[in-house]
Amino acid sequence: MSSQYTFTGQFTFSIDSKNRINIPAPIRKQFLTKDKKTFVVTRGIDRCAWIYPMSEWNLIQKELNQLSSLSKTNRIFLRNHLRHANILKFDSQGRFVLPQSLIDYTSIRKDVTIIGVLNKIEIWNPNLLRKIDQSEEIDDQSYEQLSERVNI
Amino acid sequence: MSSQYTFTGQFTFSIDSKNRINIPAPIRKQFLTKDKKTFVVTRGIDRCAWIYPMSEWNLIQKELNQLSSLSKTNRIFLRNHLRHANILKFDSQGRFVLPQSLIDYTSIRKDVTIIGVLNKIEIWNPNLLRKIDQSEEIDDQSYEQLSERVNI
DNA sequence: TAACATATGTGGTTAATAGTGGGTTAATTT
DNA sequence: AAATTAACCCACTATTAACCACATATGTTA
Repeated sequence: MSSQYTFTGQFTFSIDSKNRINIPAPIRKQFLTKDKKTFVVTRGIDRCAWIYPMSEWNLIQKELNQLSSLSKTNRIFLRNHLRHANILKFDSQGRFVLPQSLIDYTSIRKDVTIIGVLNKIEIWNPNLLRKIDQSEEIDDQSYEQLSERVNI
Repeated sequence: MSSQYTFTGQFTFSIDSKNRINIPAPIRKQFLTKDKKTFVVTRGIDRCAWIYPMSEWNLIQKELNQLSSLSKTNRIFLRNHLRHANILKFDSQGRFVLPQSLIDYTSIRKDVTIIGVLNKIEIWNPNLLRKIDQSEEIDDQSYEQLSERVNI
């Protein structure tokens, strides 16, 4: 079963003294009622945090369930992805508190950039995102490979 | 029949003078009423202790029953996992006492890190977990292999 | 275009919960 | 019987989550 979400857009907000971050209204509005404002934040690759609406996360969990912990690679992978995953809800104002471990990981300080990436939302330190944007370009060969899988 | 539990998150607490360890509230809340606060602690692979809610343990036992003791690996595996398995309950404050044999095995002293890993909970000496985290990285090839099974 | 209404981002306060410590009695074990 | 262990209870404190409040921005209507 495929994703029901298609988040887009970029927003920059501030994180307050209680580590609360506001979910941009356009993104918040997309949350399906069945997810009841519940979502999962976890470590992303590239020093950002990933947010999945609960129903999306459930799909991922199903796949993770197939991996046996007797395999070493699986064990490490499962541990490191699951232990940083926090199930959260956003409050009546549409905010959530970012766990300290993820603040450290993303080195978020005062400002936060939130971007929609299809079925997930990414939370960034604005400076880091800018840096990555400049340094990491996709070479032609990789684009060729992508072209075989994605018809854009 | 597949798992009914999906534990996540990481928590660091202290173990008290009576060897009691607090189960983090988010994890505790997930315990189904049918399990009545009952669970099994046993040796994990990698110098940690594994906790399974009782109903999960029953599922595992069924699988273990499939393993013939004619195989040496099976024999050792079964022995080590079963003889260190203790059936426990947590008290009215949500704590349990970690058996001495597992304290020794995990070399837990003052602090404990508890992490949720899908159908089980892992109990760690924080320093050991940190060490593993740094030393055992997943190489690119393994990630590629995983990517074919898990769409994250 | 001005006035009004609604929505959105941000800040602080209070009330509930969670983690921790210890004590008392009951049950085992030695 | 003494000693150790387990179950149960009570209590303190720090953290967290629910609640209220407000200003700016956005949109709508007269």
